[in-house]
Amino acid sequence: THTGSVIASFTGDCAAFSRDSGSDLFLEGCTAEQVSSFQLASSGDVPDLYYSQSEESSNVMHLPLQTLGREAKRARVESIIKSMNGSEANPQEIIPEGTNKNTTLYPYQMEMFKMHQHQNQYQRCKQVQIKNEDTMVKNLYASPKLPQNTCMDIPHGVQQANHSQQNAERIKYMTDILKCELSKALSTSVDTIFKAQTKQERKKPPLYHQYYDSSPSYTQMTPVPLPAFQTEALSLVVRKDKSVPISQYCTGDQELTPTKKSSKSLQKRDFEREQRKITDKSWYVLKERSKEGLTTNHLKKAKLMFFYTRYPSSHVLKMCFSDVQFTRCITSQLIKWFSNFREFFYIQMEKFARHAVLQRVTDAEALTVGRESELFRVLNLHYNKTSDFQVPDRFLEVAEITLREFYVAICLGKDQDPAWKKAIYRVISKLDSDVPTHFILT
DNA sequence: CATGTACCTG
DNA sequence: CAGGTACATG
Repeated sequence: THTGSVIASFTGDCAAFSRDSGSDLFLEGCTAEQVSSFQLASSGDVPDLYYSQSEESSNVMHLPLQTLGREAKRARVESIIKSMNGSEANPQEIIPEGTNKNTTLYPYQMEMFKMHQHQNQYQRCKQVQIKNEDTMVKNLYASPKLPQNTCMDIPHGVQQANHSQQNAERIKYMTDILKCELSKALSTSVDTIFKAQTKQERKKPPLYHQYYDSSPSYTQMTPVPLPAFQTEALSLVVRKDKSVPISQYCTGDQELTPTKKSSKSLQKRDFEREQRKITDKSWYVLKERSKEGLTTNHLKKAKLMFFYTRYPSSHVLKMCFSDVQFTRCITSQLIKWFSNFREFFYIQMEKFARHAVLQRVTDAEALTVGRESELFRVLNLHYNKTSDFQVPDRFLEVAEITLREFYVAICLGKDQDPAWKKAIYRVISKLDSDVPTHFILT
């Protein structure tokens, strides 16, 4: 027998954590060797190796496969994004007049560029009368910079022939403007979300721990006063380029930056990152408010919500995703998402807790989860890949509590009980915060 | 029976 | 992350 089969016999009996504990019988037929080999398998240093992996699949054997898996995953995600955005997912290679060759423009810039192109074109033609004036469009775009109805540059003969072409171009121009305006308006609303969050972070004092009543081996955590406001992490405060108000760098992000890098390449890296964010944002914006089902942006939002609530109620889900038709399928998909989020969260917690045990960490108090910690980095990467969201302090507290719960349980040997996680889940499920109001759609 | 949760798998 | 399974709950 290998550990896989041992674990398999346990599954289903840890299901709902509201169920009473005391299922010693499930250890029947499980030898001490099996239990310990299970523990060894669980405590591997290799990321993503699930603890129920069978013995045959050693950690060493898994490394290359993992790498391949990540690459495949990455490729998959990229292709999905591409398919959602059409050609706009990739920066477009164009050569605008008066600029360097092979300048790479991203969708947002592309729109702007097209707009300028059209504006120039139409200002050159401002003397020619165009028949069948579209009064509605005229009213909508009664901006002084918009094309006038005359164009002296074009000879009379050509004028008639070019008429339909001009109209087509006008329509295209309007479409571009519309796109641009829509994009701007929506990005403003997205910015509002992040700004609102920032304000709330600023207003709210850190939450203190009033919930600890049944901690087995460590005392109530002392609330540590946090700095009033993490100005460094908030680009809203320090940012110079106002065109990218969404970005809020986390301190954890810095960890990813190699220490030895020329300032030039750093600048380039920052520039590229900003570009990526612009792309992300326009894509985020354009796909929002879709009524056809859950989009990638809904997933992104759900992940951010996880920072506040690990066990969202259906009601909360409905409030936050009211822009989609709530069929049974959609509901269960959302629930499934959060289930997957929790799974990842708890797996990480267990992994890091076991690691701490192996490192002979003396007591639970020594285990902390700061923004600079590896655990936070992993979590942030999963739920907030672009690091453009300021993770609430409360989430770090919850992570720390979870980590300590796992650590203590493992130290006390509770993990030999197949239902040992149930108690932890019960504790963590009580630590949900309210989702900030800006997540709720009206 | 419908819903929610955990676990496993691909 | 989604599909499937087992189980609990109302």
